[in-house]
Amino acid sequence: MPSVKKQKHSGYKVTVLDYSILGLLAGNSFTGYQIRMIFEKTAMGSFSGSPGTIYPALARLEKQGLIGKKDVAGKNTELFVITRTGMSALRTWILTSPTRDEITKGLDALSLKIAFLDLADDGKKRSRFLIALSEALQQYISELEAYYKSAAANMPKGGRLAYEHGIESYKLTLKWVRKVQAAYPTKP
Amino acid sequence: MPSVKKQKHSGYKVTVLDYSILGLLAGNSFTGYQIRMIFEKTAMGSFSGSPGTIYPALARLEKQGLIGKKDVAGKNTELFVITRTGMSALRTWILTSPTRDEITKGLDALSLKIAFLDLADDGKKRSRFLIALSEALQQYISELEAYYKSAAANMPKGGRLAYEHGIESYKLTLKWVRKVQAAYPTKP
DNA sequence: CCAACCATGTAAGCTGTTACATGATTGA
DNA sequence: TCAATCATGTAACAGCTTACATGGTTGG
Repeated sequence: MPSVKKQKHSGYKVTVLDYSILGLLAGNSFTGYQIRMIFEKTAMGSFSGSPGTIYPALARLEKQGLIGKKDVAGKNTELFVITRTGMSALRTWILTSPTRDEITKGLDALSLKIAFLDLADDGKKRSRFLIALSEALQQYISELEAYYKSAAANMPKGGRLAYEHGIESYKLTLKWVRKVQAAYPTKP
Repeated sequence: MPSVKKQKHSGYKVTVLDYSILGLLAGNSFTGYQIRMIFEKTAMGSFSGSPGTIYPALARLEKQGLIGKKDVAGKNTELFVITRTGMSALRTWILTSPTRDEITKGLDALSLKIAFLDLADDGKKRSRFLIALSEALQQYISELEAYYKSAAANMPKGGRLAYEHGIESYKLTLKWVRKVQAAYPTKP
């Protein structure tokens, strides 16, 4: 097992929710309320969109300099805008090789990265990321299958069915990643 | 939208992690350490298996009377065993109609319910649960498709691909639930 | 005998959630 | 004018994670 980076509280950690917000702001400027409504009405990343979720996240992002506020003439509301730092942090995150956790604990983070993939315009890094992703998926599927083979006999019927479905889901995701690869070819 | 039960802290809430542990103990008795290892080595429900996760959960469950401790002769370890109350709480949970959250925010809880489905031996309730589940999935898929139709035009390519994959995943799950239904027929 | 594993726990921290507030603006 | 919606926040809380501790047991 490779050593995992362990750090207690090195200042700040940008969460998946934070990156979701950054990704939204990468395409447009929004008020906090508008962002809330997007999360509430469209099941974005499965976060709640309640004020207690969104506003603290916005405050976190602003403190880190990843987003800023902009007054809008006439209106007395403020728009949140992504900063250059924020944009580059987002791009870096999108193209960072998937972690073990991103593969094993739900694929939300990965879906999000791909949803925002157009923001990362470096074709080379992009295809490197996609290759790493499909390899990681393949490997994990092998692990799941190996375990299933060894343990299925002692599982109840429901357990087997659930496990099989887990494997099938990952296979579907792998097929999808290959489709994404085809949709973002490296320029020759 | 139907009203959602809102309660702040009515004593205790049994979490998905708690039910995972209950489900394990429904089939066997384990020491805390053994349970930890199961979570660590088999990605059960994607929880961590570290002591800080498992032991507090075991303490919670014991305080609620859902599990108990049993000395084992000779050895100086203690085994955790599920109580009658715990067993019935688990059965009730397994057969409770899926909530909106269980459908929208990851399908982990639902997979778990099906993994433990054999413990709920009431065939009638079981098929009622599975019917409710497939209907809820169908409905959610329709919602996703309707939204996609209206919003796809304004999405970047990656966004479309990610959203499509979300829908496909739910469709796969629905197909799976139908398979489960076939595997647990109501006795005529 | 010493390392590896078995075994159990606690402390601190962060994130996200719910619920509670408060006010401005708009439209019917 | 009065309700709905826009808009922003805070307080309390639960649950999971990481990291820190501490010992007993077993095998090479």
